[in-house]
Amino acid sequence: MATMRQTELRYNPAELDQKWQARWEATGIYRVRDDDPRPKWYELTMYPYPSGDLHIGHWYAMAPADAHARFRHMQGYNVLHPMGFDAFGLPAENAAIKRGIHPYVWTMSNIENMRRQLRSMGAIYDWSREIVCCLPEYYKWNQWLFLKFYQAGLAYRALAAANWCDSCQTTLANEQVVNGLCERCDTTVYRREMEQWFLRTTRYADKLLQMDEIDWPEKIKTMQRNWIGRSEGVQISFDLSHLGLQEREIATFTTRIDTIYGVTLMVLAPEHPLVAKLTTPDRKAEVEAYVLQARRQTEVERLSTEREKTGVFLGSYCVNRLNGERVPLFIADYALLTYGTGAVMGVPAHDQRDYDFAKRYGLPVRVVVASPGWRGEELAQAWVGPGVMVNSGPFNGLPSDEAKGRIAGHIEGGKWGRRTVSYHMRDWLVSRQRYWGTPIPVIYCDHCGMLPVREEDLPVLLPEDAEFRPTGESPLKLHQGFFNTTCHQCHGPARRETDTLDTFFDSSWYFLRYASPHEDQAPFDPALARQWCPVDQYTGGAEHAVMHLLYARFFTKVMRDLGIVSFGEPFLRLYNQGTIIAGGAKMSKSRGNVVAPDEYVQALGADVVRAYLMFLGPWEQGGDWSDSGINGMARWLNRVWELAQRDPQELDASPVVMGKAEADRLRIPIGAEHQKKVRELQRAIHKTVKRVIADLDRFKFNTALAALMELTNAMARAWEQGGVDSATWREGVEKLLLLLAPMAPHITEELWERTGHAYSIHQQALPQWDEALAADEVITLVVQVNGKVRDRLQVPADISEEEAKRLALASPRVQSFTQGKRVEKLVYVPGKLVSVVVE
RNA sequence: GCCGAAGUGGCGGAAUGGUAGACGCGACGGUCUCAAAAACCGUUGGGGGGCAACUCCCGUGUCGGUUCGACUCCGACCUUCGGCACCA
Repeated sequence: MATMRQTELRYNPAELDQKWQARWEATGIYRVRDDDPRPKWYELTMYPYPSGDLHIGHWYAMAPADAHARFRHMQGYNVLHPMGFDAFGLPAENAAIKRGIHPYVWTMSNIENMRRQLRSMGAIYDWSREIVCCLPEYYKWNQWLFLKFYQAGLAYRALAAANWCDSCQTTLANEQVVNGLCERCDTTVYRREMEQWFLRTTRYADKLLQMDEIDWPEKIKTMQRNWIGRSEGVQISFDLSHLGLQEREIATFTTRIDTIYGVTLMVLAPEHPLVAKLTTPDRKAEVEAYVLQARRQTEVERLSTEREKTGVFLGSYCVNRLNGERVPLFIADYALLTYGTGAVMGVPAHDQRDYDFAKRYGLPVRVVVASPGWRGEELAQAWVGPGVMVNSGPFNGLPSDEAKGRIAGHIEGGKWGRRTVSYHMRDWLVSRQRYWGTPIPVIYCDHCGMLPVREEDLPVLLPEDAEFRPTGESPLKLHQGFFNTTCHQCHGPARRETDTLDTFFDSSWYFLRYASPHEDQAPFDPALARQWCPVDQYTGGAEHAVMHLLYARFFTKVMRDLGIVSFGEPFLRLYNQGTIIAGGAKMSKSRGNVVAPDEYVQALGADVVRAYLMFLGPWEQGGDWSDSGINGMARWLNRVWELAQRDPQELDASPVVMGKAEADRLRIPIGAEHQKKVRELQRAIHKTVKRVIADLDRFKFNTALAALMELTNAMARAWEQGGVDSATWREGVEKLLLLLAPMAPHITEELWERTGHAYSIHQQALPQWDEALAADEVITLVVQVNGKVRDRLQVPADISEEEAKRLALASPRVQSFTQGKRVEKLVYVPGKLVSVVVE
């Protein structure tokens, strides 16, 4: 940045920023009042993790969100646009391990710094509502909510193969595993059998699929739908009674019950609990080797779709009750224990995976759904489409879609299974083996067993001193003062749960806390939550589609069912901004293209940085920062500065306007020239008001700013050409400032004052536009001949169709193309064009 | 592999069936200056014709289609970016 040639501003931006930020704070104009009679508008942007430095990405997310909130404010809403910090999490603890700073100290000093940086943005945040979720006043309510979930049977502890990140030394939720790698550090994730805490998100799968109430980008809704992955099918059991085991059958789930007569193998997940019992002695060694090898595989290896289908025969069989056939039992790692029942009925003819597996192990491929052209030949690949039933006993001849229902009914009648639904989504694993999070409020008593902490004993405080060395277990386990406790039931010795909660737990309900951030009897004041919530407009990055955004919806639905809130969706509208990059590439320290906003704010002022970020391009598509580009914004605000402060009296002295005054005095018709000029400027002003309001409403900051630039260009031209009067000019300046105020709050406040208006511009209503004044009196009528533009005619806006067609055909330029040709068709679009079609 | 979004001047982008390139950056020319910076004014998609006012042709990833008219709608393909990915 130091090397850039930079615009020299006519004003001192740093001074201006400081002056107004202090004034706003002193006069409390952004203090949000609960008793304000205006309609409420809750506009929230995702709160940041306190990394310690507010980078340009934060500015890109927050400055436009602030402008939009300010816009709603000027539209007459009582706006809540709060800010806080997502303050629990690993970086703080890692800093503690690396540099010996306590996570609390590290986090709070980062927050201190970021608060200062955030203030420099000049946003309307009401800092008295700030929330910091690593403070006991906040996390106490995490614990309280956890207990509610527990009592409702929605939080449970279970032994499960959890996702383990060796670098983070903790378990992860499924959503935090991306392609088998840890979402945070890209370390390979392993499966590890552990006792873990889960929230029953699956119980809410169907409710989470209902998205009619929410106005969200289709993309995010689709991602959530895919993540939940609902599929309807049939759970059907195969008979094992001939084996003389305690288990008399084995269940499997299928969405293709129409292919049941084509089952020629059964595949179990290697971890399936029946594997040992179903393995015959002669197959034992091979089976055990395969299970061991499968367990050793990482998620990445196991997820690779290119891999050959491998498996091992268990030596035993189950029986397909529909046709009494013996079906060989296999284990194969393409069967997942966590989906359906952990067992797959293999239909090689109609499932490509089963086909590959059958080919490899020489198993029969039996067609039961005939594709349209099938003549009984062998299949080169699985046929997965619909068709006519064959080789399927009583169902032969039916279309497969119809057979599905019939067969399902038949199975239910025989009590061999039932129609059911499976989901891709799993329960949310919320326990983490780390220190810097909310302690899970549970104790283990030798005598009484596992007990939730009593509500009156909350919060379970994080001990201030702890050994942060990562061991794979929570550092809290090593802290005797924390670990050892007393059972509130039998008063005997007990141990505390030492795992802490996933930080997504915090962000799943934080939006409710802003309604009453200092409430100490409940997570939030119910009346205030009802008043402010749900969030009317949420903004943030799309990367949280299946984590934060799904969890927050889950929480809200649970809280509604528990009677804690009265609505079922946390965020009514969602808007995802894109990502800001620099020089066409993602910003990163290694590339050396990281933009530090503070330097630009210092040199050019917050307004230039804010407005430039909004001007770069459509917010949802992200933008490419350029050092020279920002100068354009500085140059323009500089022009606004100068333009707004011109003395409009000078205009009245111009000859054209003088002529008007003279004409008035002499009571003769006023100067047509003057009238025309005034009308022109008026039209520009009113068109701009209309455009900018429409654009800001839809987050189109780039075109809103472009429209304002056009207005300043028109005003500068009008001034130069003369002929407009001071009143029209003043109207232009006033409306320009009001429309610009949400985006550039400091300079507009200063100019508002300097142009003789009362404090504060941010408490004014948005300007109105007059449709009649915005309307064109003369339009450009485009004339096309055979689709090509051949002439442009200036005509009155209210021209009749006949007149327009007559003028079009009379145009010499048009005639040079229609000469001697027959006009076949004339198309007229009012206010736009005449299209002439000739042979 | 499947799903979704996008592809427009030197660059960021505008226009969602009707004047393609608004607005801005950059570049070039000029004014001011001893000079430079800043500022201001002008030009700026490509090609052809004309001394000139001007005028014609081509042009929105590629190829087709619908239409009087397509950046915009439809079909196929290419590229880029996101998301999902053995889910039975």
